[in-house]
Amino acid sequence: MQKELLHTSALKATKKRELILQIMKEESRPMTADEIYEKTSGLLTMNVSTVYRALHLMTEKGILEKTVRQDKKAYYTLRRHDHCHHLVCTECHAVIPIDSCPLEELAEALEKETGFQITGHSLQFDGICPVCAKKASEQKG
Amino acid sequence: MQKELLHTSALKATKKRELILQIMKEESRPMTADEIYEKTSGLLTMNVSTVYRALHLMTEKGILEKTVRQDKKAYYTLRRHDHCHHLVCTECHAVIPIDSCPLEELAEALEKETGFQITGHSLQFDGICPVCAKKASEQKG
DNA sequence: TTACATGCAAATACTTTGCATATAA
DNA sequence: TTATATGCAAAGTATTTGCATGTAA
Repeated sequence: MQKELLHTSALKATKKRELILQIMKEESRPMTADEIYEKTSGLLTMNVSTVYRALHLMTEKGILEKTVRQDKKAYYTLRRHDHCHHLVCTECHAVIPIDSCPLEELAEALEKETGFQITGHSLQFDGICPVCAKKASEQKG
Repeated sequence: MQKELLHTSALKATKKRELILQIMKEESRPMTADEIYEKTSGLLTMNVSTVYRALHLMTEKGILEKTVRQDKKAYYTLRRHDHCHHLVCTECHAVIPIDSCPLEELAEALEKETGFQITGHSLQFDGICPVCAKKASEQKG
């Protein structure tokens, strides 16, 4: 339950925060502050800054994971133990989760090699999904 | 020479563009528009928007490579055939290039699996470099 | 000469922040 | 009751753009 999740992190369990978490759980994909904000409309009235503040705090507490993509927007996901990366269509922005992550291994090697204490990594593949590729070829011919 | 590089890409070889390329060659590390702009001061007077426009055009022509990092800034590097990724200190922003890239292989597998036509990927490791780690522990006691 | 480059200021887009008010604990 | 959450408007930051002028080819 969302309420417990918030309390455990010493955050007050407000209806707005619970709704944000519920939306993120239902969508279960990386979302921007604005996407979440849009989804709240009709359910609860809240200001965008409330969404931003909630996301920031929850990220700080480790409830969420934040990643900045090449479009310069911050994407948030519920933090899971089995973290994964994404394949993103540059046309329609479709997102496909990638289960395999070959980077933990590389990270360890790098720590030994450089003396860095590695705290995280970001990875994203960009490409064109089959649907958009088809559309593009139809337009040409 | 920078002049040829620009001409080959059908860009006029202005002194400002040549200077930008020269700076990037000398620094040979990923730089933001603003960092480049700072480096030009004293050498040539130019507006920040000139830097932004030059970087944008040169990226479009394939002379540069652009990557958006977690700090939401765009970093540019001279494009090389042997592309590589970076390990970045979250404290002092030191950058260590990583030679190995395990992703081409994964990208191919993903193309087969998802039907995406993969056009690129971005990868960055974040961590704390030995120098900053030492400073931090000294401050504690 | 002429298409392209540049300066300048204003506009954008996403995000953060100060302050007064409201609410969970 | 009291620390924390929220709304609102204003500010911040990186970047883009329109238009008049300047310059490489």
